[in-house]
Amino acid sequence: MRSPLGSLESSRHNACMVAIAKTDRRISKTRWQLTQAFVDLALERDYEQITLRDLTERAKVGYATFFRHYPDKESFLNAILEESIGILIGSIAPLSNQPERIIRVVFEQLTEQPKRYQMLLKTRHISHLLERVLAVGSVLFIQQLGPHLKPNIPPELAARHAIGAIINLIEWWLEQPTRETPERMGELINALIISPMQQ
Amino acid sequence: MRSPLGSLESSRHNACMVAIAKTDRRISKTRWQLTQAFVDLALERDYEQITLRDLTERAKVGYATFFRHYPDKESFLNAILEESIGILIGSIAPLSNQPERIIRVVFEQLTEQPKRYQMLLKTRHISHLLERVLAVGSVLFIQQLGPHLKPNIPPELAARHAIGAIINLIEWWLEQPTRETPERMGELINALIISPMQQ
DNA sequence: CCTTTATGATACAGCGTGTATCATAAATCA
DNA sequence: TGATTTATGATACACGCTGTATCATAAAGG
Repeated sequence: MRSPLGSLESSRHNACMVAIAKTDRRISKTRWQLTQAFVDLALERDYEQITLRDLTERAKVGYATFFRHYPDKESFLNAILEESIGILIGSIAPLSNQPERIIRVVFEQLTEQPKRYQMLLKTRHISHLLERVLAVGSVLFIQQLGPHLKPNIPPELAARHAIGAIINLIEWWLEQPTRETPERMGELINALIISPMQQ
Repeated sequence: MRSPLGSLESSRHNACMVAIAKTDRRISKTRWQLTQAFVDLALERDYEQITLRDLTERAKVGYATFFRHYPDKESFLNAILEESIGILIGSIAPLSNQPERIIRVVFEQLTEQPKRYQMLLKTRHISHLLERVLAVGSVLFIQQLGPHLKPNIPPELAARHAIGAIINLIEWWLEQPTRETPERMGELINALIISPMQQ
């Protein structure tokens, strides 16, 4: 009764908008409302300016209810990040042998929930997004491009530069009122970031 | 007596470690202590976890004294950013006709106060560092490189990519225990970022 | 329909913020 | 150096937010 589910599990839920079957519908609804409200608030003001009172009011949820799902604001943000990364990993996992398609699929995912990803990028230092994406992406990156890197570029630098620069371009892309197509972004990323480090 | 100097002026002070002659030495000392304490704290923990009580205690300054200099924590961070940007602008201004030397001089400046710049990079979303650097740098960038850009790359995208990617590399570089030389970083930035967008 | 469980509302302690005040110490200036 | 000005330290205070606890209620699942 205190907590609907252990807080350690909070990152495993709602992989899609519709909850996993076994989850109480009230839980899914509450978390969905909190998430949507947080995305909206995070795009309106800075992270520190969002109080949990604002959040729960906007989400039309009781104040105490928040703490039944997440221990604090930062854990909440982290749960959203982990969920989103899980979705991205799931969408690119089947493409590990077709690296040139990964970028396009990622941008297609971004298109489905642009505001959520804008929020994650805006709060990247609180959620430690870069570190998290590096942990997932640098292995993949070095596997695919390590053997083809120019010899005088250290692989860790290359991975950091590539992933950081791609995240920057994503942030820019999400801000544009009229966005380039995923295919075009793939070309730009290849021309500006990937090719220059290949020999 | 309430405030040593109007809060609007707080961004114009201590352009160097030694205060401008007319400034009361106590003011310089207090601000210097606060800044050093904040740099240390910001590298130890996340920005939100730094309370002004921590800060003033670490700085060995009375709690209320902080508010005589800055209205709040964010304004304080912003004053440090503006001061630092002022120093950087001052050091590269005489080189506007030698763009290839700008990168090297910037890295030499970073070397003088690495922890301060690490702090600014770690708190970039709170201080809006990227937007601030873009405001200063994109004009310079487009002046220098605009005419030589590949035709299919929008100049705003180019500026955003270049400056964002350079900031990423600076962040990486500052984290390294043994750092590449400024000259080498200039070469890397040219090879990885600048050249690929030139025609 | 009955049992289980998530929710809403409310009260509460603890803590950090920002302001106000006063005596003191240290600066400037003559 | 001495007189005046001014920044500081210490303290008290109201205010808002966090995180916890509790109880009645509503809504879910079986």
